[in-house]
Amino acid sequence: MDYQPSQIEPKWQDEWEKQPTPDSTATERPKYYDLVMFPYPSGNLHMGHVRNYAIGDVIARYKRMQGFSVLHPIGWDAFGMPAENAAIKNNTHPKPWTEKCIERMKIQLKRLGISYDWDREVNTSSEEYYKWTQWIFLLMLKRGLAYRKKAQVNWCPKCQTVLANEQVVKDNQCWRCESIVEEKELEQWFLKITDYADRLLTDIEKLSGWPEPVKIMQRNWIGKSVGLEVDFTIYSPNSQLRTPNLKIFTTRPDTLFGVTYMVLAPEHPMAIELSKGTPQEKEVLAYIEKTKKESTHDRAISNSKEGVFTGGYAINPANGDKVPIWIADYVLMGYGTGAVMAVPKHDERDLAFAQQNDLPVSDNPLDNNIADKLVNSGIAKRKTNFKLRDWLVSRQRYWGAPIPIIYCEKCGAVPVPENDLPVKLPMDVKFTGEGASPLTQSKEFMHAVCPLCGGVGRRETDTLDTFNCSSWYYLRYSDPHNNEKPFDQALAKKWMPVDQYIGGIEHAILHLLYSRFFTKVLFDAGWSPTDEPFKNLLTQGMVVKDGAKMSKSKGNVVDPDYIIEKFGADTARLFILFASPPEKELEWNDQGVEGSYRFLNRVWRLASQVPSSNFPDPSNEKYSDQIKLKRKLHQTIKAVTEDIEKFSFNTAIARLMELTNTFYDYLNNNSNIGNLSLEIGHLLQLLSPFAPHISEELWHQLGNKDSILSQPWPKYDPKLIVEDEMTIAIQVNGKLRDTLLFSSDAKEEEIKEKAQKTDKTLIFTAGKEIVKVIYIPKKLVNIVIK
RNA sequence: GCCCAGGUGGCGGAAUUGGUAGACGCAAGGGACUUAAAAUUCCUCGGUCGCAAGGCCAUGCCGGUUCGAUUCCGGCCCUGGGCACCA
Repeated sequence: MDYQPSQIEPKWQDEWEKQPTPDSTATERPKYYDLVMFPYPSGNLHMGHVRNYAIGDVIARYKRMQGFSVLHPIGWDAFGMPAENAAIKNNTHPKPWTEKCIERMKIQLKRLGISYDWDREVNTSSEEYYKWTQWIFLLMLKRGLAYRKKAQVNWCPKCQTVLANEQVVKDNQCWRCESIVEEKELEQWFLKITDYADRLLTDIEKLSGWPEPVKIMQRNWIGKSVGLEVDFTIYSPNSQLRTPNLKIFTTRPDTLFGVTYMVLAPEHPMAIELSKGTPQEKEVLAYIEKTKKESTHDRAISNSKEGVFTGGYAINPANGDKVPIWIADYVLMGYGTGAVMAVPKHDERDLAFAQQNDLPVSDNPLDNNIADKLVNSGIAKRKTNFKLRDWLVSRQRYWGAPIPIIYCEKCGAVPVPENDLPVKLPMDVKFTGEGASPLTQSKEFMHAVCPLCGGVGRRETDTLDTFNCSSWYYLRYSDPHNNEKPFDQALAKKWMPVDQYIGGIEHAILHLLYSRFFTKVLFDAGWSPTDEPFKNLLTQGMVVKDGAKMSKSKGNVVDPDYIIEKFGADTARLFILFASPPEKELEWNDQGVEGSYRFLNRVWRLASQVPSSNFPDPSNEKYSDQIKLKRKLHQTIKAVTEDIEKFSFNTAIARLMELTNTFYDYLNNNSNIGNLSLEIGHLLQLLSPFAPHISEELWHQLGNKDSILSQPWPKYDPKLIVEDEMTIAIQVNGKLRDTLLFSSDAKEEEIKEKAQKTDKTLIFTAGKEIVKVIYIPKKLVNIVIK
């Protein structure tokens, strides 16, 4: 019978569904929480998903065979813009659209043979789920971590909503639609992630199982600077200043003696005051007007060192020097105090500014004691600043969890009582794409009673950023159907933290930082058993074709369904795991897919054609071949196990190919081959995490009754992997000149001696003095000559 | 500009703590089988010189350490990613 994936794959998928693995319900085994980033239900699985889930499934299946009780769940990050846009486009509602997409993708996932625990499936857009997303928001509010403020915010004109700082990606673009982000002043809800800045930073140290680049990115994003806030006394012609002092922040108080001028951000409240009544007043006002028209982003990238003198001066508390105060747009109002002391000698930007505006550069030496002096005399205080900003979570969109707040004329912003959760999304809404958020159309939704005074209230019409939903889903998986609380603490304690998290690098900051924040808040509130959610993190690389990320617009998309139909899920999975190490970019190659298919065919023929005659007599001349085959098998068990442990799936598969080749060599060279079903069974076990269907099928063809999934992971016999011969490289002055074969127990003296006497080495050593002979056990001899 | 990651055959990629560079696969070329093709199978496959044995060169470039460097150190070049005047 030929290898026909289209026959055997559905068969085993049905079979596995009928007999679910003991998995997450098996309490007597050690736990292992294997998590892949849940997908947005766009309706179509793409190769990036396949890669993500194939990796997750290898780990799940491997860990199960190793005896772990594995939690391997899946769900849907189902709120968000695309569903709403589709609703507008098709004149429908996001809910049915999303449900349809989920159904489609579920079928695709099952076709891939990924072993999920479907009983734990979650959907963030379901009322049962978003009830708790809202509950967590109220918890934040209770703990003083949610607040409303008017601020300059990022506005995406296409998505018609505000964005968090983390969602504005390179070149000032919206993370989702790539539109250029605008600035708007709006009153919005924020989560006080800055309260956790220090812990989010220091706890990065605990994340020994995270890739270094992700940790560095998070560190930089949090951006901690330790320094001093120093008061400079102001000397100005304007006698009616509201404060006599100018506060600046510096990380380099030791350079205080080198200060030659000061700079304020144009938005600094002192800027206009200082120039009042001076000849510079007009110029200052003009400059402020000019910078108002520029966006923060343009200011940041312009690198311009333009500025104007305010007419005011400051007295340097370190040495009494009187230095001019300027304004310039390279100083940002949003960081520190919006004012800086300028030390051209020690700061590139200050130097560039000084040169452009003819300001002096001072040679005064550094002073390491000045900080202490100023702090002790009350002129300065120690200060730590962060780049991290609070998380703006309001979204002016329909398809998200409504922010559970009611506005009352008398009582202000009042939280919806817990018993009234969830605040449900209304269904009497039309999706036209016109006007404000669709939620404002629903009378039923808008109308609310103030929970405090019973008066007429108005509901908050913004919804929560969908990153709120995905910031705690891994906790929900531990207890996905609980209607009394977000999850049971004991169950969370059983499963958390996630032992292995797998997903794309694009979430290095966004989702991974928000999730860490949520976990810490829930930990502080006594809910989460851990203060870090993900013990180990694997960031998988992108799937590209012809050097570009697969996308419809580029026309280089390969449809997983097509590959599954043509070659089977096993081939798709195997190729994706074999073509590249998981953290690297993967170049799609149609011919490479065929290569993986060929390999599975070779395994198929090997296992389905193996005769089961008796073992040959030990005296048989080919007995040594059998020893070699066994040795190769055990070496492969060892190597594949070690490779999977370090996620080197590509080399693990290479080892399986080598083993298969060794089987064929053996078959070709021996007429009396003996019974190999045990050995081939081991090969199938090793292959099963990567290509589960074919392994299961052939396993049964070999006469096994139980599922291959229930088999323990093969163990190697240390005695069997030992080679009886070794090839020793012979070098002269580090250059390879010859190789010699020795029995494994050959003594160093014998090896060194023989190495010096081979025909080839003699050619190179003739007439030269041998200085020394170096022997590296089991590897090489290097003869050093002069 | 700063911070990461990475540069190995025609391609994807392998190489324990420094120890035979190129595992495994793809592509390519040649042979077998076949009426033919597909499938399968066998051989060759970094460059260069050589009839051959073999030599020389080769892991982005230039140096260094070492008996020995893809691996360690210093300096450059290039590619990808992140941050973007954070005082």
